[in-house]
Amino acid sequence: MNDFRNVRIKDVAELAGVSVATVDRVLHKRGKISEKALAKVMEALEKTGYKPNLIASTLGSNRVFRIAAMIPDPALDDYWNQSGSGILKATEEWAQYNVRVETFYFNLYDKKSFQLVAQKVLDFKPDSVLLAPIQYQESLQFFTQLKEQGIPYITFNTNITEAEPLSFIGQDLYQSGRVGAEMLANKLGKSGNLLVLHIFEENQNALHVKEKERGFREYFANNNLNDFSIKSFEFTNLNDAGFVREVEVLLNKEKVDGIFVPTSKATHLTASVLDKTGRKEIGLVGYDLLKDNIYYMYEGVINFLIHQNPRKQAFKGVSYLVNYLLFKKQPPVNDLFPLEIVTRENIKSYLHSDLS
Amino acid sequence: MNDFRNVRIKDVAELAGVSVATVDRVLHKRGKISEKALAKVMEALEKTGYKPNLIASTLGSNRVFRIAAMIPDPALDDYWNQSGSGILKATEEWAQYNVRVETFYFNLYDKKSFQLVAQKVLDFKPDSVLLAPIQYQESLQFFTQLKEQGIPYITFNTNITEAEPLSFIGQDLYQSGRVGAEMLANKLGKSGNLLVLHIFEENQNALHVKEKERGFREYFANNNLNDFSIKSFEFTNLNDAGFVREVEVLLNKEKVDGIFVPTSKATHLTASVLDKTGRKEIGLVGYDLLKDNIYYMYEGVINFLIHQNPRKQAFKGVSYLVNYLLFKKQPPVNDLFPLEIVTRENIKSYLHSDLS
DNA sequence: AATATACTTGTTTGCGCACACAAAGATACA
DNA sequence: TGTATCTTTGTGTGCGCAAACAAGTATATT
Repeated sequence: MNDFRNVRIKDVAELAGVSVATVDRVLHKRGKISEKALAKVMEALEKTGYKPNLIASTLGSNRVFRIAAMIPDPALDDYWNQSGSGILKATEEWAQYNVRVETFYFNLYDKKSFQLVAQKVLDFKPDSVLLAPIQYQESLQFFTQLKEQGIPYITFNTNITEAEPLSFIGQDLYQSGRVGAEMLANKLGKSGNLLVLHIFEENQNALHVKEKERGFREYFANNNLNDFSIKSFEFTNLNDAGFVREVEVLLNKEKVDGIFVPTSKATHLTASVLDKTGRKEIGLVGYDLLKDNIYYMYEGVINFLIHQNPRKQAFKGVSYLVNYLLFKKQPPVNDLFPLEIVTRENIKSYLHSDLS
Repeated sequence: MNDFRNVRIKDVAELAGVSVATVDRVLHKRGKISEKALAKVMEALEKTGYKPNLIASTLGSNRVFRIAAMIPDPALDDYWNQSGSGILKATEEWAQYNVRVETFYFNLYDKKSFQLVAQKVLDFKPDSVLLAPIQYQESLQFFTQLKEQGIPYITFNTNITEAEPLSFIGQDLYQSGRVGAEMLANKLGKSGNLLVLHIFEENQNALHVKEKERGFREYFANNNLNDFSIKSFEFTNLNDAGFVREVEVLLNKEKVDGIFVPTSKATHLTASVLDKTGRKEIGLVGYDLLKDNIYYMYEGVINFLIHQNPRKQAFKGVSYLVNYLLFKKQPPVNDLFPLEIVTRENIKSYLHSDLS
């Protein structure tokens, strides 16, 4: 095709023998068009390989887009703090394009809070929504409302298939459990006593964690590593201190060679116990580059961290929405991140490198 | 937040009591301006906090930017094929912004070829250049010419500090060697006989590889893992078949528990030997997700791959240049990628996930 | 004082698109 | 046959800026 100049709407219009407005109508599916004109335009579009000039497009439609991002309160968990920072980064990145992002926080453990904030989001009248749907039922209800109002939304972190979002951004939980298993098996050799530890939560996180554990267990089963024993402990309704206490008690009773902790917070809580009791020989695999986890990795208490990259998840969520709103670019239905293995030797390279 | 409309040049001009052209002259330091007008405009700029609208700016200037990308011939090595694919992706991505990327290939092993192609690049009169500076001396010479002509350039893959590029994109080689060591140590426990294998090349790659090896060795030294023996074998002037033969001979002579192969091509060549001779018990750590490497990883011959992400390196290189040219956005001086550890359990997640 | 010359400032067009607005064509109905 | 109504198509303006072009104002020269 013509390498020198990009095809413009005007060129397409001329080739099709219609006016630019008609082409515009076809492109944006607005207004009514005769069969004949439609056919001609479609053919011309095809022939020329027309690609809209996004620069001109955003300039021309002098519109401001509003995006609402809804995540758990970062103050309660460093994990969500990272998500928040990803949203912020994206906000700055897209400010040029007349995109305004408003972030709404809900209490991770409080369904009422979720509903309250969801209402606030609706009142904000966003053009689209980014959401970490931690609360299952409440989220579904919210999605219904969004659908009714024709507001597109993207979910991340927690997958709710019935949600039918524009896109889901996250990880393959099952497979991430397998990776955790692989790391421990690799370290321990042919046999060992393994523990899976976490705090039960009354929300979608429960399923989240279950999937990881399933992957973890199946790895050993599939590879005929029958000399490993795996015990799971799920503590219910515990605060951080309580969890730490229980783990301490547990480690005194059980003979343990390796521990898999499928949540980021429980990872450093568990690490603190191993550190305090000087049990560095126990292999520990956990999740995410939280400040405390990084510390314990440098200390040699945590052996492997699986990086879920919450910052990037949120960043991409916003970016996908912007691209969808501005450029009509369809995001992938599922964007499953690589299962990044972080160790003492490569952790710095992860901390330095930014998003992207 | 700022609900008001953004400040335009026109607004600044009105406030300063001059025409838009005068403001434009101040902003771009072009043409001559009276002291008085300058002062007024500066004050108005200050007061309004004017920020140029880059979207409108690029549209208005309607300039076509030309980027030259210079990499080794992809036909000779699958690694560079991936770089090429990254460039292609970026080319498509930025086509609508009036950016034209022309890719130039040189022969990895031929200095004359490099110089020839470098001249071609200069003749192309690019606005900026992306380059993998494999040939040390020749590259420096080329950079001097680029500097003389005021053409900004970004390097990737191979770092030449004296090059003083706008940005370097790649990995921390030393640290990547350490990661390789960590993986092997983790697998083998407290002792073992280790090999480092590669083909000597008469270019900057030689240093490249040396850095990795240095990291590899220092890991064991720093961690007092003195029961590991490490032997290096660097084959000179060998083709692929020759390398395979040498490795075969070597493995018959030596008692080997683990092998570190610091280049992507030598990785699958070595793997082919282990596969053929049924030596799967030997731990193998290599580089990159080349087709052959992926195969041998699934086969269980390769245990760990360190992902250098050549595709993403090239993609980002072009993207940085575009942002610099179009939006005056300064790229980071060093963009060192995470040292990604790929195993049988997470390799799929890397293959699925695209750039980003 | 008239004209040339440098210096400074202002006006206008177009980039490619979105969208409001206007016009033309088709159909129905009296 | 004329008018109302609906359907389809076309024209024009503005988004914010870059840059070509035009014009104005001092200063020097004859």
